[in-house]
Amino acid sequence: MGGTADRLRPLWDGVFVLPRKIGKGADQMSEEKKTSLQTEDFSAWYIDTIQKADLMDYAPVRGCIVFKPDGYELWEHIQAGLDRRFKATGHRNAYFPMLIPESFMQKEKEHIEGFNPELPWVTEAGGEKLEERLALRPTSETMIGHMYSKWIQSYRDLPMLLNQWANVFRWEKRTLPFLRTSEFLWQEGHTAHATQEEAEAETLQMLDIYADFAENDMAMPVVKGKKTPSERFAGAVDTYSIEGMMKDGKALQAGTSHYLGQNFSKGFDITFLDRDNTHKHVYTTSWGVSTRMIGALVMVHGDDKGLALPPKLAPTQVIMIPIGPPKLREKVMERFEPLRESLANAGIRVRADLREETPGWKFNEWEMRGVPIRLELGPRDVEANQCVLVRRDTGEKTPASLENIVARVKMLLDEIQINMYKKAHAFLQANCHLGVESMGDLQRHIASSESCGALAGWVLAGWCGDDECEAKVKAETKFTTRNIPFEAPVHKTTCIACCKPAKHTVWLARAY
RNA sequence: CGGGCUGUGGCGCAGUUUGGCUAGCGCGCUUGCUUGGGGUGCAAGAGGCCGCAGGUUCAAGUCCUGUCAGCCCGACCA
Repeated sequence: MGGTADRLRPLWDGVFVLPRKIGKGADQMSEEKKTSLQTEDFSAWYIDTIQKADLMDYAPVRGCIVFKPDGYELWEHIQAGLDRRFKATGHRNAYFPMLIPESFMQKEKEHIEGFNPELPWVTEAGGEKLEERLALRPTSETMIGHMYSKWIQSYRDLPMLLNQWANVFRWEKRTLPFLRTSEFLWQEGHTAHATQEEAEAETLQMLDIYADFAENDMAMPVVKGKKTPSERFAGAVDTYSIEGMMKDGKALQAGTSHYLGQNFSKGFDITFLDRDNTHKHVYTTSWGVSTRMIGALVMVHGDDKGLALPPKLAPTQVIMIPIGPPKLREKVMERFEPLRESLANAGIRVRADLREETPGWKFNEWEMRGVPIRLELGPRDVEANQCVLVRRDTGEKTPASLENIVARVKMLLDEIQINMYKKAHAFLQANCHLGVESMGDLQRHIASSESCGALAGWVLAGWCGDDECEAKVKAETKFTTRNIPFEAPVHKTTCIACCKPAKHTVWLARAY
C-alpha cells in the first residue's frame, strides 16, 4: 500500500495523494457537529470549518496564522483575479520596504493617530539600539508618499498608478483567523493625480473593480457606498467600501477605496509643475483588499457540511473518486486516468483521490473542503460509458456520458458559479430590512429576530449626519453604519436616532 | 486592554473538589485481514517530562503564585 502511494507521489501536478486523513472519525464527527452547526454557534462553526478544510493553522506568535496550501492557493486565485483587473486599468506593481521610519508616520496627523495604537516597532538591530525606531508598516501611504515626492516632478509624470502586494501588521486586540490577524496579506494601490476630479474618478473606479471581482469571481453580492466620517480611513477625505453579508447576517467590509485629497501630498510635499508653470500638490488615492476575502468566502458560502467554494477561486474544481473493490479497480483505472488527463488538459483544476479510504469517507471530506464538483467513476459507470457528477452547491447527483464530459464539466462549473451568486444574493435580500424608522423599531426588530431565531441582518435607516446619532445607535444596538449606499432601495426621510430630517440613507448592521 | 471560561499523546475529553504508587477513554496513527456507489468491520501495536516557570510537600496532573496561549463577552480595526 505504501508502495502505491510512493509510485503516485511524483505525479504531484495531477494525481493527488494526501498523506493523512483530514476529517474526524464518525463517532466524533457526530459529537462535533453538535457544537459546530453554523446556525447554532456561528463563530465556533467558522473556526472549525477553516481548520477542518485545512486552510490555516495557528502560528506560535500572537494573532498570527499560517496560510496552509489550500488557504494560500485561494489567495493566489484572488490575487490573479484582482491583478488582471488592475493591469487592465493601467496599474503596475512595485514593492516598497516593510520598515517605516517613525518620522514618516508623524507627517500626517490623523494617520498617526489612527494607527499608533496598533504599530509594532523595531527598536534594535545588530545588537544596537536604532537612532530612529522603525514601524512594521500598517499600510504604506507614508513610505509611498515619500517616494512619490522624489519621483513626481511634472504633470507629465502623472498619473502615477502603482500597486503593491505585501504583508502588513496591525497589532489588534482581538484576532480572528483571516478576518483580523496581527499580520495579514493584502494589496494596496496608491495613485497620484493632477486633479481632484481625476483622483475621485480613480477612487470610484477601483471600488467598481472590487465589486466586480466580489460578485463575478467570489459570487458574493456587495453593497457599494461611502463610509461615514467616523468610519473613515485615518487620513482620508472620503472612504468608500464594498460590504458583504455573512451567513450570520453580519456585515463584512470586503474592500475599501480612499480619496486622500491633498492630505498626504502636503505632508510629504508631493508636487508637480503644471502646464501653467506653477507648482501644485497632487491628489492621491489608495485602495486595498486583504486575505480577509478568504474569511468572506467561508462565511458567505459555507454550510454545515463545511466550505463551499466558487469554481473560479477553488484550488480544486473537480475531485475524482474511483469506486469499486480492488478486483475491479484496474478496469476502472483504465478509464479513470485518461479522463483525468483530458479534464486537466482542458484547464480544469482536477485532482484524483486515490487513497485507501472508503468512498463515503472521501465524499464527506471533499465536501468539507468545498470542492465544487465531485466526479465518481465506478465499475457500473465504466460499463455504461458514464460517470456520476455531484454538485457541492445543491448536492444534486447526475450521471453524465463520458463522450462530451469536458464540455459538460465546464458548463457545470459555470452553472455552479452563477447559482452560488444567486443564492448569496437571495440571502442578502432576504435579510435586508427596509421598514425600520425609529430606534424603537430597530430595538423591536432586533429583539423579535433574536427571540424567533432569525437573523437581525441589515437595516436601512435615515441619518441626519450627526456623529452623535451614529454613536447612539451603536451604543444602544451594536449596529454600526456600514456605508451610505450609492443605490439605496428606499430613501429615508427622517433620522433613525433624532427624527430630524435625514441627510443620508445608510445601511446599519453588526459588523466584523 | 478589562470581565468570564479552558489548557492532560495528533484531535476531543475523563481524572483535579478530598495530593499517594504503573495517568485512562474515544477518534486518529502503524501492521495485517476485511469492506468499497454516503464517514466499513475485526485483530494486534506505537504514542503523554499533564501549557510554561517558580513555590508548598516525604510525595503535585491534583494545592499556591506568576506567566503564556486559546475561546466567549465588552472598548479599537481590513
